[in-house]
Amino acid sequence: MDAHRKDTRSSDIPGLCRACEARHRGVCGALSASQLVSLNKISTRKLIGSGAELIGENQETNSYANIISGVVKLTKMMADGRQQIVGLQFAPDFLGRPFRMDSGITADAATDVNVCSFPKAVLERMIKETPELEHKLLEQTLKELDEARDWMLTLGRKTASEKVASFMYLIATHSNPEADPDSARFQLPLTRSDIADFLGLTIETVSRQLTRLRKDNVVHISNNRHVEVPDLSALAERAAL
Amino acid sequence: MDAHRKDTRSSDIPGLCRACEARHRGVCGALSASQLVSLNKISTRKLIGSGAELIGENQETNSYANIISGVVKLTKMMADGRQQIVGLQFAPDFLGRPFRMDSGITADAATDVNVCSFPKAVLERMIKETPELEHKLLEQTLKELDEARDWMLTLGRKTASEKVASFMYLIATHSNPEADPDSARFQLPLTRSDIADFLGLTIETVSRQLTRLRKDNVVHISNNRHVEVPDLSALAERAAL
DNA sequence: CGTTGACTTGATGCATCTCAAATTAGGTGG
DNA sequence: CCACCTAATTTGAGATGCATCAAGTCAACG
Repeated sequence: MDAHRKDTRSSDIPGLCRACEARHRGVCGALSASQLVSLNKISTRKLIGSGAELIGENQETNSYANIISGVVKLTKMMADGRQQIVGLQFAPDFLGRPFRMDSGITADAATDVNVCSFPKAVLERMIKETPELEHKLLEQTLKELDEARDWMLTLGRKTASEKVASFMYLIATHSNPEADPDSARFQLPLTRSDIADFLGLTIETVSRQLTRLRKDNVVHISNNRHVEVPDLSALAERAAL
Repeated sequence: MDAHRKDTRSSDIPGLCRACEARHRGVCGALSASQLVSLNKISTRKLIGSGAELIGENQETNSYANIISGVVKLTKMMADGRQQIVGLQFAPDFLGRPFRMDSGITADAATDVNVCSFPKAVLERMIKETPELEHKLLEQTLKELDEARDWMLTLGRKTASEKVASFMYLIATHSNPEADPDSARFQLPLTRSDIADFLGLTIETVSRQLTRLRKDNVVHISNNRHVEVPDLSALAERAAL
Protein backbone atom coordinates (compact mmCIF):
# COMPACT_ATOMS: atom_id res chain seq x y z
CA MET A 1 0.00 0.00 0.00
CA ASP A 2 3.05 2.24 0.21
CA ALA A 3 3.94 1.51 -3.38
CA HIS A 4 3.08 4.98 -4.55
CA ARG A 5 5.56 6.62 -2.22
CA LYS A 6 8.85 7.24 -3.95
CA ASP A 7 11.87 5.44 -2.78
CA THR A 8 10.19 3.19 -0.26
CA ARG A 9 10.34 -0.39 -1.43
CA SER A 10 9.91 -2.33 1.76
CA SER A 11 13.14 -4.23 1.18
CA ASP A 12 15.02 -0.96 1.65
CA ILE A 13 13.35 -0.10 4.93
CA PRO A 14 15.30 -0.91 8.08
CA GLY A 15 13.87 -3.93 9.88
CA LEU A 16 13.20 -2.09 13.08
CA CYS A 17 11.21 0.57 11.22
CA ARG A 18 9.13 -1.88 9.28
CA ALA A 19 6.73 -2.67 12.10
CA CYS A 20 6.94 0.76 13.71
CA GLU A 21 3.80 2.82 14.01
CA ALA A 22 5.81 6.03 13.69
CA ARG A 23 6.49 5.17 10.06
CA HIS A 24 2.77 5.00 9.32
CA ARG A 25 1.08 7.54 11.53
CA GLY A 26 4.09 9.34 13.04
CA VAL A 27 6.76 11.73 11.88
CA CYS A 28 8.88 9.06 10.19
CA GLY A 29 6.20 8.80 7.52
CA ALA A 30 7.79 11.85 5.95
CA LEU A 31 11.13 10.14 5.41
CA SER A 32 12.41 8.25 2.39
CA ALA A 33 13.87 4.78 2.72
CA SER A 34 17.40 6.12 2.52
CA GLN A 35 16.68 8.68 5.20
CA LEU A 36 15.18 5.97 7.37
CA VAL A 37 18.35 3.95 6.93
CA SER A 38 20.62 6.78 7.98
CA LEU A 39 18.39 7.78 10.89
CA ASN A 40 18.12 4.15 11.94
CA LYS A 41 21.90 3.76 12.07
CA ILE A 42 22.19 6.30 14.85
CA SER A 43 18.92 5.74 16.63
CA THR A 44 18.65 3.55 19.68
CA ARG A 45 15.74 1.65 21.18
CA LYS A 46 15.35 2.13 24.90
CA LEU A 47 13.06 0.70 27.52
CA ILE A 48 12.17 3.32 30.10
CA GLY A 49 10.84 1.91 33.34
CA SER A 50 7.59 3.19 34.74
CA GLY A 51 8.20 6.39 36.67
CA ALA A 52 11.55 7.23 35.07
CA GLU A 53 12.16 10.69 33.70
CA LEU A 54 12.48 11.13 29.94
CA ILE A 55 12.91 14.89 29.71
CA GLY A 56 13.50 17.13 32.66
CA GLU A 57 15.55 19.88 34.21
CA ASN A 58 18.68 17.83 34.19
CA GLN A 59 19.20 15.08 31.66
CA GLU A 60 18.89 14.00 28.07
CA THR A 61 18.12 17.37 26.58
CA ASN A 62 19.91 16.79 23.31
CA SER A 63 17.88 14.03 21.75
CA TYR A 64 14.42 13.47 20.34
CA ALA A 65 12.43 10.24 20.36
CA ASN A 66 9.38 8.46 19.06
CA ILE A 67 7.19 6.51 21.44
CA ILE A 68 7.01 2.88 20.36
CA SER A 69 4.77 1.72 23.17
CA GLY A 70 3.58 2.90 26.57
CA VAL A 71 2.25 6.16 27.92
CA VAL A 72 4.23 9.30 28.72
CA LYS A 73 2.92 12.06 30.98
CA LEU A 74 3.89 15.69 30.60
CA THR A 75 3.91 17.48 33.94
CA LYS A 76 4.16 21.06 35.09
CA MET A 77 5.09 21.85 38.65
CA MET A 78 4.76 24.97 40.79
CA ALA A 79 7.38 26.16 43.25
CA ASP A 80 5.33 24.92 46.21
CA GLY A 81 4.92 21.41 44.81
CA ARG A 82 1.45 21.59 43.29
CA GLN A 83 1.52 19.87 39.94
CA GLN A 84 -0.60 19.40 36.87
CA ILE A 85 -0.32 16.86 34.07
CA VAL A 86 -0.68 18.90 30.87
CA GLY A 87 -0.66 16.09 28.37
CA LEU A 88 -0.49 12.36 27.79
CA GLN A 89 1.38 10.90 24.85
CA PHE A 90 0.91 7.53 23.23
CA ALA A 91 2.60 5.67 20.39
CA PRO A 92 3.55 6.85 17.83
CA ASP A 93 3.84 10.38 19.20
CA PHE A 94 6.98 12.40 18.79
CA LEU A 95 8.73 13.37 22.02
CA GLY A 96 10.70 16.56 22.46
CA ARG A 97 10.35 20.22 21.76
CA PRO A 98 11.86 21.39 18.49
CA PHE A 99 13.85 24.65 18.55
CA ARG A 100 13.42 25.23 22.25
CA MET A 101 13.79 23.36 25.48
CA ASP A 102 12.80 25.49 28.42
CA SER A 103 9.04 25.28 28.68
CA GLY A 104 9.19 24.03 32.24
CA ILE A 105 7.71 20.68 31.38
CA THR A 106 9.00 17.31 32.48
CA ALA A 107 8.17 14.08 30.68
CA ASP A 108 7.92 10.90 32.72
CA ALA A 109 7.07 7.35 31.80
CA ALA A 110 3.59 6.66 33.20
CA THR A 111 3.93 3.00 32.24
CA ASP A 112 6.93 1.12 30.93
CA VAL A 113 7.78 2.92 27.72
CA ASN A 114 9.72 1.89 24.62
CA VAL A 115 11.22 4.74 22.67
CA CYS A 116 13.28 5.11 19.53
CA SER A 117 15.74 7.86 20.32
CA PHE A 118 18.05 9.87 18.06
CA PRO A 119 20.26 12.95 18.39
CA LYS A 120 18.70 16.36 18.09
CA ALA A 121 21.18 17.60 15.51
CA VAL A 122 20.49 14.79 13.05
CA LEU A 123 16.77 15.37 12.99
CA GLU A 124 17.18 19.10 12.70
CA ARG A 125 19.38 18.61 9.66
CA MET A 126 16.77 16.35 8.10
CA ILE A 127 14.10 18.95 8.76
CA LYS A 128 16.04 21.43 6.67
CA GLU A 129 16.30 18.91 3.84
CA THR A 130 12.75 17.61 4.03
CA PRO A 131 9.96 20.17 4.44
CA GLU A 132 7.52 17.27 4.66
CA LEU A 133 9.06 16.45 8.06
CA GLU A 134 8.31 19.89 9.39
CA HIS A 135 4.79 19.46 8.09
CA LYS A 136 4.38 16.28 10.14
CA LEU A 137 5.67 18.08 13.21
CA LEU A 138 3.20 20.89 12.61
CA GLU A 139 0.39 18.37 12.33
CA GLN A 140 1.31 16.68 15.59
CA THR A 141 1.69 20.04 17.31
CA LEU A 142 -1.73 21.15 16.08
CA LYS A 143 -3.19 17.88 17.35
CA GLU A 144 -1.60 18.44 20.76
CA LEU A 145 -2.90 22.00 20.80
CA ASP A 146 -6.44 20.76 20.12
CA GLU A 147 -6.12 18.20 22.88
CA ALA A 148 -4.74 20.77 25.31
CA ARG A 149 -7.66 23.09 24.61
CA ASP A 150 -10.19 20.30 24.97
CA TRP A 151 -8.68 19.59 28.34
CA MET A 152 -8.81 23.25 29.34
CA LEU A 153 -12.58 23.04 28.99
CA THR A 154 -12.55 19.95 31.18
CA LEU A 155 -10.35 21.58 33.82
CA GLY A 156 -12.17 24.88 33.90
CA ARG A 157 -15.80 23.99 33.52
CA LYS A 158 -16.58 20.37 34.37
CA THR A 159 -17.58 18.90 37.73
CA ALA A 160 -15.47 16.28 39.48
CA SER A 161 -17.62 13.42 38.22
CA GLU A 162 -17.60 14.74 34.67
CA LYS A 163 -13.84 15.11 34.89
CA VAL A 164 -13.31 11.51 35.97
CA ALA A 165 -15.68 10.24 33.30
CA SER A 166 -13.88 12.38 30.72
CA PHE A 167 -10.59 10.81 31.74
CA MET A 168 -11.92 7.28 31.51
CA TYR A 169 -13.39 8.07 28.13
CA LEU A 170 -10.09 9.51 26.92
CA ILE A 171 -8.15 6.42 27.93
CA ALA A 172 -10.82 4.08 26.60
CA THR A 173 -10.76 5.68 23.18
CA HIS A 174 -6.96 5.76 23.08
CA SER A 175 -6.38 2.16 24.05
CA ASN A 176 -9.00 0.61 21.85
CA PRO A 177 -7.26 -1.46 19.22
CA GLU A 178 -10.38 -3.47 18.59
CA ALA A 179 -12.76 -1.78 16.22
CA ASP A 180 -15.64 -2.03 18.66
CA PRO A 181 -16.94 1.51 19.03
CA ASP A 182 -19.43 0.59 21.75
CA SER A 183 -17.37 -1.03 24.48
CA ALA A 184 -13.78 -1.07 25.71
CA ARG A 185 -11.47 -3.01 27.99
CA PHE A 186 -8.06 -1.75 29.08
CA GLN A 187 -5.46 -1.26 31.79
CA LEU A 188 -5.36 2.18 33.38
CA PRO A 189 -1.94 3.66 32.53
CA LEU A 190 -2.09 6.09 35.47
CA THR A 191 -2.23 5.78 39.24
CA ARG A 192 -4.99 7.53 41.17
CA SER A 193 -2.48 10.19 42.06
CA ASP A 194 -1.63 10.77 38.39
CA ILE A 195 -5.30 10.91 37.50
CA ALA A 196 -5.83 13.53 40.19
CA ASP A 197 -2.94 15.58 38.81
CA PHE A 198 -4.38 15.30 35.32
CA LEU A 199 -7.86 16.40 36.43
CA GLY A 200 -6.96 19.07 38.95
CA LEU A 201 -8.53 17.08 41.79
CA THR A 202 -7.38 15.21 44.88
CA ILE A 203 -6.79 11.47 45.08
CA GLU A 204 -9.78 11.07 47.36
CA THR A 205 -12.20 12.80 45.02
CA VAL A 206 -11.00 10.69 42.10
CA SER A 207 -11.51 7.55 44.13
CA ARG A 208 -15.02 8.55 45.21
CA GLN A 209 -16.07 9.36 41.66
CA LEU A 210 -14.65 6.07 40.42
CA THR A 211 -16.63 4.09 42.95
CA ARG A 212 -19.71 6.01 41.89
CA LEU A 213 -19.12 5.07 38.25
CA ARG A 214 -18.60 1.49 39.41
CA LYS A 215 -21.77 1.41 41.51
CA ASP A 216 -23.77 2.81 38.59
CA ASN A 217 -22.38 0.05 36.37
CA VAL A 218 -20.88 2.50 33.92
CA VAL A 219 -17.49 0.85 34.42
CA HIS A 220 -16.25 -2.37 36.00
CA ILE A 221 -12.88 -2.22 37.73
CA SER A 222 -10.81 -5.16 38.94
CA ASN A 223 -7.39 -5.08 40.59
CA ASN A 224 -7.54 -1.28 40.70
CA ARG A 225 -6.24 -1.06 37.16
CA HIS A 226 -8.18 -3.33 34.84
CA VAL A 227 -11.23 -1.57 33.44
CA GLU A 228 -14.20 -2.66 31.39
CA VAL A 229 -16.61 -0.23 29.83
CA PRO A 230 -19.71 -2.07 28.61
CA ASP A 231 -21.25 1.00 26.98
CA LEU A 232 -19.02 3.83 25.84
CA SER A 233 -21.93 6.13 25.08
CA ALA A 234 -23.09 5.89 28.70
CA LEU A 235 -19.60 6.95 29.74
CA ALA A 236 -19.61 9.81 27.24
CA GLU A 237 -22.90 10.95 28.77
CA ARG A 238 -21.28 11.13 32.21
CA ALA A 239 -18.40 13.08 30.70
CA ALA A 240 -20.86 15.67 29.35
CA LEU A 241 -19.58 15.04 25.84
CA MET B 1 18.41 45.77 9.65
CA ASP B 2 16.66 43.55 7.11
CA ALA B 3 19.43 44.05 4.62
CA HIS B 4 20.68 40.52 4.86
CA ARG B 5 17.33 39.02 3.87
CA LYS B 6 17.20 38.36 0.15
CA ASP B 7 14.75 40.23 -1.96
CA THR B 8 13.45 42.63 0.66
CA ARG B 9 14.53 46.14 -0.15
CA SER B 10 11.99 48.24 1.69
CA SER B 11 11.03 50.09 -1.47
CA ASP B 12 9.61 46.81 -2.83
CA ILE B 13 7.46 46.14 0.23
CA PRO B 14 3.79 47.07 -0.02
CA GLY B 15 2.99 50.18 1.96
CA LEU B 16 0.45 48.49 4.16
CA CYS B 17 2.94 45.79 5.11
CA ARG B 18 5.72 48.21 5.93
CA ALA B 19 4.40 49.16 9.36
CA CYS B 20 2.79 45.80 10.07
CA GLU B 21 3.98 43.82 13.05
CA ALA B 22 3.21 40.56 11.23
CA ARG B 23 6.10 41.26 8.90
CA HIS B 24 8.52 41.48 11.79
CA ARG B 25 7.35 39.08 14.41
CA GLY B 26 4.53 37.25 12.56
CA VAL B 27 4.23 34.76 9.75
CA CYS B 28 4.76 37.32 6.99
CA GLY B 29 8.39 37.54 8.07
CA ALA B 30 8.91 34.38 6.05
CA LEU B 31 7.83 36.01 2.79
CA SER B 32 9.92 37.73 0.16
CA ALA B 33 9.02 41.19 -1.10
CA SER B 34 7.48 39.76 -4.25
CA GLN B 35 5.40 37.33 -2.23
CA LEU B 36 4.28 40.16 0.01
CA VAL B 37 3.20 42.09 -3.05
CA SER B 38 1.11 39.26 -4.45
CA LEU B 39 -0.40 38.43 -1.06
CA ASN B 40 -1.10 42.08 -0.46
CA LYS B 41 -3.01 42.40 -3.72
CA ILE B 42 -5.67 40.00 -2.57
CA SER B 43 -5.63 40.68 1.14
CA THR B 44 -8.13 43.00 2.76
CA ARG B 45 -8.01 45.03 5.95
CA LYS B 46 -11.10 44.69 8.07
CA LEU B 47 -12.26 46.27 11.29
CA ILE B 48 -14.14 43.76 13.39
CA GLY B 49 -16.31 45.32 16.05
CA SER B 50 -16.01 44.17 19.64
CA GLY B 51 -18.08 41.05 20.15
CA ALA B 52 -18.30 40.06 16.48
CA GLU B 53 -17.46 36.53 15.45
CA LEU B 54 -14.33 35.94 13.37
CA ILE B 55 -14.42 32.17 13.05
CA GLY B 56 -17.34 30.02 14.04
CA GLU B 57 -19.75 27.30 13.12
CA ASN B 58 -21.19 29.29 10.28
CA GLN B 59 -19.17 31.89 8.48
CA GLU B 60 -15.87 32.84 6.96
CA THR B 61 -14.25 29.44 7.05
CA ASN B 62 -12.24 29.90 3.87
CA SER B 63 -9.83 32.63 4.82
CA TYR B 64 -6.91 33.20 7.16
CA ALA B 65 -5.91 36.46 8.78
CA ASN B 66 -3.25 38.26 10.76
CA ILE B 67 -4.24 40.36 13.74
CA ILE B 68 -3.11 43.95 13.24
CA SER B 69 -4.48 45.28 16.50
CA GLY B 70 -6.90 44.26 19.22
CA VAL B 71 -7.52 41.07 21.16
CA VAL B 72 -9.25 37.91 19.93
CA LYS B 73 -10.67 35.29 22.30
CA LEU B 74 -10.88 31.61 21.40
CA THR B 75 -13.85 29.94 23.07
CA LYS B 76 -15.06 26.41 23.54
CA MET B 77 -18.66 25.74 24.49
CA MET B 78 -20.45 22.72 25.94
CA ALA B 79 -23.91 21.59 24.89
CA ASP B 80 -25.47 23.01 28.05
CA GLY B 81 -23.94 26.46 27.59
CA ARG B 82 -20.95 26.30 29.91
CA GLN B 83 -18.01 27.87 28.16
CA GLN B 84 -14.28 28.26 28.51
CA ILE B 85 -11.91 30.67 26.82
CA VAL B 86 -9.00 28.53 25.67
CA GLY B 87 -6.75 31.23 24.33
CA LEU B 88 -6.24 34.93 23.75
CA GLN B 89 -4.53 36.21 20.65
CA PHE B 90 -2.80 39.53 20.14
CA ALA B 91 -1.10 41.27 17.22
CA PRO B 92 0.67 39.97 15.21
CA ASP B 93 -0.75 36.49 15.75
CA PHE B 94 -1.95 34.39 12.87
CA LEU B 95 -5.65 33.50 12.94
CA GLY B 96 -7.07 30.29 11.55
CA ARG B 97 -6.37 26.62 11.68
CA PRO B 98 -4.25 25.28 8.83
CA PHE B 99 -5.35 21.99 7.25
CA ARG B 100 -8.42 21.56 9.42
CA MET B 101 -11.37 23.57 10.58
CA ASP B 102 -13.48 21.55 12.95
CA SER B 103 -11.89 21.85 16.34
CA GLY B 104 -15.06 23.21 17.90
CA ILE B 105 -13.53 26.56 18.64
CA THR B 106 -15.03 29.94 17.90
CA ALA B 107 -12.96 33.12 17.62
CA ASP B 108 -14.57 36.38 18.70
CA ALA B 109 -13.27 39.90 18.85
CA ALA B 110 -12.81 40.74 22.54
CA THR B 111 -12.06 44.34 21.64
CA ASP B 112 -12.31 46.12 18.30
CA VAL B 113 -9.94 44.17 16.09
CA ASN B 114 -8.13 45.04 12.88
CA VAL B 115 -7.20 42.08 10.73
CA CYS B 116 -5.45 41.54 7.44
CA SER B 117 -7.40 38.77 5.77
CA PHE B 118 -6.59 36.63 2.73
CA PRO B 119 -8.00 33.52 1.06
CA LYS B 120 -7.07 30.14 2.43
CA ALA B 121 -6.02 28.74 -0.94
CA VAL B 122 -3.46 31.46 -1.62
CA LEU B 123 -1.64 30.98 1.64
CA GLU B 124 -1.68 27.22 1.28
CA ARG B 125 -0.05 27.52 -2.12
CA MET B 126 2.61 29.79 -0.66
CA ILE B 127 3.26 27.28 2.10
CA LYS B 128 4.10 24.66 -0.52
CA GLU B 129 6.53 27.06 -2.18
CA THR B 130 8.09 28.44 0.99
CA PRO B 131 9.01 25.98 3.72
CA GLU B 132 10.03 28.91 5.85
CA LEU B 133 6.36 29.84 6.09
CA GLU B 134 5.46 26.48 7.52
CA HIS B 135 8.30 26.94 9.97
CA LYS B 136 6.78 30.20 11.16
CA LEU B 137 3.43 28.50 11.60
CA LEU B 138 5.08 25.73 13.59
CA GLU B 139 6.73 28.30 15.80
CA GLN B 140 3.46 30.09 16.50
CA THR B 141 1.70 26.79 17.13
CA LEU B 142 4.40 25.73 19.58
CA LYS B 143 4.07 29.07 21.33
CA GLU B 144 0.31 28.61 21.61
CA LEU B 145 0.81 25.09 22.91
CA ASP B 146 3.14 26.38 25.61
CA GLU B 147 0.63 29.03 26.57
CA ALA B 148 -2.22 26.52 26.65
CA ARG B 149 -0.25 24.25 28.95
CA ASP B 150 0.74 27.11 31.22
CA TRP B 151 -2.93 27.93 31.50
CA MET B 152 -3.84 24.32 32.25
CA LEU B 153 -1.70 24.60 35.37
CA THR B 154 -3.56 27.79 36.28
CA LEU B 155 -6.96 26.21 35.69
CA GLY B 156 -6.24 22.96 37.47
CA ARG B 157 -4.14 23.92 40.43
CA LYS B 158 -4.41 27.59 41.36
CA THR B 159 -6.81 29.22 43.81
CA ALA B 160 -9.29 31.86 42.68
CA SER B 161 -7.11 34.72 43.85
CA GLU B 162 -4.04 33.25 42.17
CA LYS B 163 -6.05 32.81 38.99
CA VAL B 164 -7.19 36.42 38.89
CA ALA B 165 -3.67 37.66 39.64
CA SER B 166 -2.35 35.37 36.89
CA PHE B 167 -4.78 36.88 34.44
CA MET B 168 -3.86 40.44 35.35
CA TYR B 169 -0.21 39.56 35.04
CA LEU B 170 -0.78 37.98 31.63
CA ILE B 171 -2.53 41.07 30.29
CA ALA B 172 -0.04 43.42 31.89
CA THR B 173 2.91 41.69 30.26
CA HIS B 174 1.15 41.52 26.87
CA SER B 175 0.10 45.15 26.70
CA ASN B 176 3.31 46.68 27.88
CA PRO B 177 4.80 48.61 25.00
CA GLU B 178 6.93 50.66 27.36
CA ALA B 179 10.11 48.94 28.35
CA ASP B 180 9.38 49.34 32.03
CA PRO B 181 9.59 45.86 33.50
CA ASP B 182 8.44 46.94 36.95
CA SER B 183 5.08 48.62 36.41
CA ALA B 184 2.27 48.62 33.85
CA ARG B 185 -0.78 50.60 32.84
CA PHE B 186 -3.39 49.30 30.42
CA GLN B 187 -7.03 48.83 29.46
CA LEU B 188 -8.56 45.44 30.27
CA PRO B 189 -9.50 43.85 26.95
CA LEU B 190 -12.05 41.53 28.59
CA THR B 191 -15.28 41.98 30.51
CA ARG B 192 -15.67 40.36 33.93
CA SER B 193 -17.70 37.66 32.26
CA ASP B 194 -14.92 36.94 29.78
CA ILE B 195 -12.37 36.87 32.58
CA ALA B 196 -14.53 34.37 34.44
CA ASP B 197 -14.76 32.20 31.33
CA PHE B 198 -11.00 32.38 30.93
CA LEU B 199 -10.31 31.42 34.53
CA GLY B 200 -13.00 28.81 35.07
CA LEU B 201 -14.68 30.94 37.73
CA THR B 202 -17.92 32.90 38.15
CA ILE B 203 -18.28 36.62 37.55
CA GLU B 204 -18.84 37.20 41.25
CA THR B 205 -15.66 35.45 42.32
CA VAL B 206 -13.63 37.42 39.77
CA SER B 207 -15.10 40.65 41.06
CA ARG B 208 -14.39 39.79 44.69
CA GLN B 209 -10.78 38.87 43.95
CA LEU B 210 -10.31 42.08 41.99
CA THR B 211 -11.55 44.21 44.84
CA ARG B 212 -9.18 42.32 47.10
CA LEU B 213 -6.25 43.11 44.81
CA ARG B 214 -7.44 46.72 44.76
CA LYS B 215 -7.76 46.97 48.54
CA ASP B 216 -4.28 45.51 48.95
CA ASN B 217 -2.93 48.14 46.53
CA VAL B 218 -1.55 45.56 44.15
CA VAL B 219 -3.60 47.15 41.36
CA HIS B 220 -5.50 50.38 40.89
CA ILE B 221 -8.65 50.19 38.79
CA SER B 222 -10.67 53.11 37.44
CA ASN B 223 -13.77 53.02 35.26
CA ASN B 224 -13.85 49.21 35.54
CA ARG B 225 -11.37 48.84 32.73
CA HIS B 226 -8.36 51.06 33.23
CA VAL B 227 -5.71 49.34 35.30
CA GLU B 228 -2.47 50.44 36.88
CA VAL B 229 0.01 48.00 38.35
CA PRO B 230 2.61 49.88 40.38
CA ASP B 231 4.71 46.79 41.08
CA LEU B 232 4.58 43.87 38.70
CA SER B 233 6.61 41.62 40.98
CA ALA B 234 3.99 42.02 43.72
CA LEU B 235 1.38 40.90 41.21
CA ALA B 236 3.52 37.95 40.14
CA GLU B 237 3.75 36.97 43.79
CA ARG B 238 -0.05 36.87 44.04
CA ALA B 239 -0.16 34.77 40.88
CA ALA B 240 2.14 32.19 42.49
CA LEU B 241 4.62 32.66 39.65
C1' DC C 1 2.85 -12.56 59.39
C1' DG C 2 4.17 -8.07 59.54
C1' DT C 3 5.26 -4.27 56.39
C1' DT C 4 4.62 -1.23 52.74
C1' DG C 5 2.27 1.39 49.24
C1' DA C 6 -1.98 2.15 46.70
C1' DC C 7 -6.53 2.78 47.23
C1' DT C 8 -11.09 3.50 49.66
C1' DT C 9 -14.16 5.42 52.98
C1' DG C 10 -15.75 8.65 56.53
C1' DA C 11 -16.29 13.18 59.01
C1' DT C 12 -15.58 17.96 58.86
C1' DG C 13 -14.27 22.60 57.02
C1' DC C 14 -13.71 25.93 53.67
C1' DA C 15 -13.51 28.07 49.03
C1' DT C 16 -16.26 28.88 45.60
C1' DC C 17 -20.94 28.84 43.59
C1' DT C 18 -25.67 30.31 43.70
C1' DC C 19 -29.24 33.40 44.34
C1' DA C 20 -30.54 38.06 45.20
C1' DA C 21 -30.11 42.90 45.70
C1' DA C 22 -27.59 47.24 45.52
C1' DT C 23 -24.41 50.22 43.03
C1' DT C 24 -22.09 52.09 39.16
C1' DA C 25 -21.09 53.13 34.29
C1' DG C 26 -22.51 54.34 29.73
C1' DG C 27 -25.70 55.75 26.50
C1' DT C 28 -29.88 58.39 24.76
C1' DG C 29 -33.10 61.88 24.35
C1' DG C 30 -34.79 65.93 26.22
C1' DC D 1 -26.25 69.34 31.62
C1' DC D 2 -29.76 66.42 33.44
C1' DA D 3 -33.13 62.42 33.89
C1' DC D 4 -33.67 58.09 32.52
C1' DC D 5 -32.56 53.43 31.05
C1' DT D 6 -30.01 49.37 30.48
C1' DA D 7 -26.09 46.55 31.05
C1' DA D 8 -22.07 45.73 33.79
C1' DT D 9 -20.17 45.32 38.10
C1' DT D 10 -20.09 44.94 43.06
C1' DT D 11 -21.65 43.26 47.41
C1' DG D 12 -24.11 40.22 50.60
C1' DA D 13 -26.05 35.84 52.65
C1' DG D 14 -26.53 31.13 52.29
C1' DA D 15 -25.78 26.52 50.05
C1' DT D 16 -22.64 23.00 48.33
C1' DG D 17 -18.93 20.57 46.10
C1' DC D 18 -14.57 19.48 46.75
C1' DA D 19 -10.46 19.52 49.90
C1' DT D 20 -8.56 18.22 54.11
C1' DC D 21 -7.63 15.29 57.81
C1' DA D 22 -7.88 10.77 59.56
C1' DA D 23 -8.86 5.78 59.57
C1' DG D 24 -9.54 1.72 57.46
C1' DT D 25 -9.03 -1.95 53.64
C1' DC D 26 -6.55 -4.50 50.37
C1' DA D 27 -2.90 -6.69 47.68
C1' DA D 28 1.97 -7.53 46.98
C1' DC D 29 6.07 -9.00 48.99
C1' DG D 30 9.87 -10.31 52.00
